[in-house]
Amino acid sequence: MPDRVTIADVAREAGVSSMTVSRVINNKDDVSPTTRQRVLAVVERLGYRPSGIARSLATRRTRTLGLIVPDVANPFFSDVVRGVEHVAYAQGYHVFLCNTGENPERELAVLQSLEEKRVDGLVICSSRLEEAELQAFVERNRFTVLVNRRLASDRRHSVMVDDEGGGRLATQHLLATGHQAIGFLSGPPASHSGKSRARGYYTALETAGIPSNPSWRHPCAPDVQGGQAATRELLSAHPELTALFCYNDLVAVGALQACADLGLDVPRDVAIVGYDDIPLSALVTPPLTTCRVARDELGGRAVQLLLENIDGCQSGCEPVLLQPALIIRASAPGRAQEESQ
Amino acid sequence: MPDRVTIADVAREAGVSSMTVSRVINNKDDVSPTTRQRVLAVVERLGYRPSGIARSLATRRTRTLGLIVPDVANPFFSDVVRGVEHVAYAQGYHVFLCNTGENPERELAVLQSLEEKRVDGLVICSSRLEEAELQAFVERNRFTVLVNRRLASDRRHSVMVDDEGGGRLATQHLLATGHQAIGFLSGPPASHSGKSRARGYYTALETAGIPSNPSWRHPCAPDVQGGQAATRELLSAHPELTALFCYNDLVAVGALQACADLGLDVPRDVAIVGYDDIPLSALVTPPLTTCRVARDELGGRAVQLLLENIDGCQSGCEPVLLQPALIIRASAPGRAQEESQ
DNA sequence: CTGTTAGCGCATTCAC
DNA sequence: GTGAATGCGCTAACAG
Repeated sequence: MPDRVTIADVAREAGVSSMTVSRVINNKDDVSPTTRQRVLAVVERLGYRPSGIARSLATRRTRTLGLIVPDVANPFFSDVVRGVEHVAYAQGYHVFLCNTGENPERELAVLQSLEEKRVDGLVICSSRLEEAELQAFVERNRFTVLVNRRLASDRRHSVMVDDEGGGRLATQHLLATGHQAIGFLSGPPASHSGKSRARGYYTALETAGIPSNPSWRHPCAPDVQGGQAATRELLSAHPELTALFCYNDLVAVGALQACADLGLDVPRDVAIVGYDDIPLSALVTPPLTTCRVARDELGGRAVQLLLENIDGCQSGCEPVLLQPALIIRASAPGRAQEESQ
Repeated sequence: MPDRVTIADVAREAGVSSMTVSRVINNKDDVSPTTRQRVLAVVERLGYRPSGIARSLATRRTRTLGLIVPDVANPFFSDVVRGVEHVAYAQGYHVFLCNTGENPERELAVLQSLEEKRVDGLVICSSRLEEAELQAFVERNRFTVLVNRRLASDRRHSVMVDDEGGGRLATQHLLATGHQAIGFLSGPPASHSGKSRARGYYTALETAGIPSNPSWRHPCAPDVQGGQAATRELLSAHPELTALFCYNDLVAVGALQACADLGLDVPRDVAIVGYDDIPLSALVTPPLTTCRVARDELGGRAVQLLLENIDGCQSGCEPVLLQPALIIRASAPGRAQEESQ
């Protein structure tokens, strides 16, 4: 492969200094139109592509962001990733995508490697790191935005879903449609969003004057199998339950399957509410009632906040709290649908 | 933010030259154990992180790959992305993720920007570029691997699914279970994999001695709505059809819904076969018979091939052709299941 | 085993 | 408007 053409090659061919070429490719306005045209022609003819590496070394900016997610193949995060990439690209940034597989050690390793890549900023989704570790990192590198996680010391750099509100919304819907014994499949014990949703769940019960039973809450892996297993256990231990609020839609699908296995009709015997509104939830039978989270927006807003921070944070720079919306489908119908059955 | 600590800082503190520090952090073996320990201690104390940018400029390698997909949020590609990231990371590479939204202009722009990032190699999935454009790029930059696309001039740099084989497999299954009038929802007209599957479909019909009817093939958008709309049109125009082979699982789900709308039972009135075996396909009602494609592996193999190319391509460097596997579920049951109904 | 010299390809800061 | 000198932080190729 022949050596890449450099700014010096272009300069020589165009009969100018490399400084002038630099001005042209950076769209500085203090270059005469004729010179500019001449340089541009040579750039075109030689197929010159400025080296982002050399530029970054000189300017100390890479126009590169890091994005850390537990798993891109999880439909929740793949949407977040899309939102991040979209906004970043529109602003001229590229993004390094890193999976952690929910593994804190890997997350730490990734953080370090991204530091070496000299990314201008970082979006970390659902970090599994300890508060102290995360805090230490954020302090060393101010340009970090957390998605679905916040630091006690600093909430300015977070983009969150109001999971407590979502938990309340879901639970209130079940209460309003006549349920009293409502189970909660709460997801991974370490999950911060799971804890928030639990708060919403308990708050709703309390407000309604329903005594909450701690053993109605059951943790589970955040996937279909997890939901299926947990539902089987929870329902056999607590046959009094008439409704389940699930950590996410995959768990809810698992619950659906477990109910089918147990010969229970959804929603007649057990009503089910999911969380996230991934595409799947409208397509299973029955379609899932769920809390819709704007995942693209979550990613997009995270990048916006990040870039505001990077660019000086004059205005805005406010933390973001997105509200989930209740989407009512057949797995936990509203009053009207219920009557029409 | 204080200035980052550089190799010179470490060298000064450790009382050695920066060359020695360089050797230590690169694990060269010609450094005395004592010196190494001393340097390492300083590195640790100062929290030194070598600049990948400066390294890249000096070594002309970035240990960075570009990955271009139409859409990360598409479950097919999100799995491919995971496979790519996993293998790349294991080999010490980072990956820039870029979405094109199926837009060729954007794809071209992304290609250029990735060139400026000086990525060591590129994985391009389902490129929508013209043969000539793609070829020109590949020639300029040898380190490119195509997923699900190949160049007439050069098949060595492709990782493909045997879509013709998959189309044959699916169609043969339907033929073997008694269907003769089999429709084909063929996806986007421009799709290369759609064309390959069509070849398999026609081959299977021909081999079975069934006259194929060109109007049984109907293009569609590669998503649920596309499948739904196309099914409605195709089945109303051709009520003689007793089976549908679908471009992918999302299209098949759309077909499922259209059948439900039309009051047709699946599989009794119409049997349906999808493609890809995304997680969704096992969860809809009825579960989909489909051709499973190992998507993680597709991504992983692409990176392997790419790195083999980069590292000199002594051995191996063979093109890859992955075989899909027929997964039989209720939407198009096999003989045994059919009888037991 | 360790240090010196040079340069990777650009942009910044000054001159002119 | 344009150019020359200098440095970004690191490693390659030598020399010792």
